[in-house]
Amino acid sequence: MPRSGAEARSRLKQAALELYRENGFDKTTTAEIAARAGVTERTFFRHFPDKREVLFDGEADLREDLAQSVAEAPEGLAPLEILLRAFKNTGRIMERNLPFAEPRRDLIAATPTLRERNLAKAATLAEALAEALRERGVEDRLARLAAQAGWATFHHATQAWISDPTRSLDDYLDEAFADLRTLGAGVQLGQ
Amino acid sequence: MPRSGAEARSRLKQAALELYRENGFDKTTTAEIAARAGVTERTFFRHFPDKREVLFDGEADLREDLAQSVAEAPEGLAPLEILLRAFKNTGRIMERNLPFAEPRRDLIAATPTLRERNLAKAATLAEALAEALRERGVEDRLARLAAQAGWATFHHATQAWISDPTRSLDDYLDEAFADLRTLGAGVQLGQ
DNA sequence: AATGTGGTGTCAGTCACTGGCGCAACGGCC
DNA sequence: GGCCGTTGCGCCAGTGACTGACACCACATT
Repeated sequence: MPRSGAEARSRLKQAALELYRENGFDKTTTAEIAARAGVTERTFFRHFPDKREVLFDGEADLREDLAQSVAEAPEGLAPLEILLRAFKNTGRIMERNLPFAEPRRDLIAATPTLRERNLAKAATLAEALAEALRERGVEDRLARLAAQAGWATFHHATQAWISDPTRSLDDYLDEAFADLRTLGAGVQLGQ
Repeated sequence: MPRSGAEARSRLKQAALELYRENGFDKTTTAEIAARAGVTERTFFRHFPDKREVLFDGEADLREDLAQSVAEAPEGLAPLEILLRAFKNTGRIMERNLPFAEPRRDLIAATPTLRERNLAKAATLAEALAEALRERGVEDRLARLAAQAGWATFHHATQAWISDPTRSLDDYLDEAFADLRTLGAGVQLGQ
């Protein structure tokens, strides 16, 4: 039916999200998704390695985008400032598929197995950020810590933004990172 | 065959770990595990909700133990000091099953799906720690940050200890937390 | 026209996991 | 002693995620 393959892939994503929302993730079969997309179940698995991955399709692109942003940041910035810049840059990508983001977020929050996958993606993403920081000369453990804390903060900001997109994502990012900095002071014990 | 149920459960854990090591996680079936343990496949699933969970059996106990340790810590300590104390306390539990820990660690590192589950466990554990800190009056986001950083540090220490158990776990913990404190200074940008 | 390539349909198969039923071993309780 | 509720288990039948192999068709290259 479709010629390019990209069309089928896109229809599969659409159909999957719809069905997951209508009936829940566990109660929708891959056969149903394929049927709604007008292809065979086998074709579904040619495009996505498993049932969950449909919801995490952009992740690899996002990761590369962020890593490149970190690499291209100007000299002399502190690690967290570098990350904040990178997040603001690639935030534009997210703004394009906001309508996709909200149901996706709720779905992940409601489905344990999707939360697991989400955590895994977050981990590889943080690892990529840490690697990018390391290549700029940031010391290993500092890079890891900054990447983890930075990603967690980014995640927090995007979640808030998805819930109330009237304010800009950049606003949420600035706010969240400001919080992170003041928290950084408190972490220094022993006080 | 067994009367108590606890025996079968224990044999299942043993058999699973052995087979996972011998043939890899993906290439061992639940039927094989059950057979080696002298029970039916069905019984395997009566004891464990899925194939992965066999390797994470102690986690709930560990979580409750840690939460209680946090709750019982003396007044006037900084969050990370509370956590360090808690980790040292429940570290005794780990010292009991060191021989179980090393193959388990390698297996998880080598198997993506087990890494996912491991991350999920870490997340719920960190969440439990954060909740325990909150109940002591620690502010919400500080509690979350401390719990995440603290758990990551604990994890790091245990991994190192498993690799070289000649030094005590407490030593590794002291060292790792000292690093975390000095890093805490660096996180405070913007320098 | 011949040839190659990428996306797909079809079919058969494995394996994780679930529900339901019946049985047998225990532990109280009279 | 006999009665009975509970618990752990075997057995069977079924669903659904995922895989490998093969054939087909549309399209581009030459």
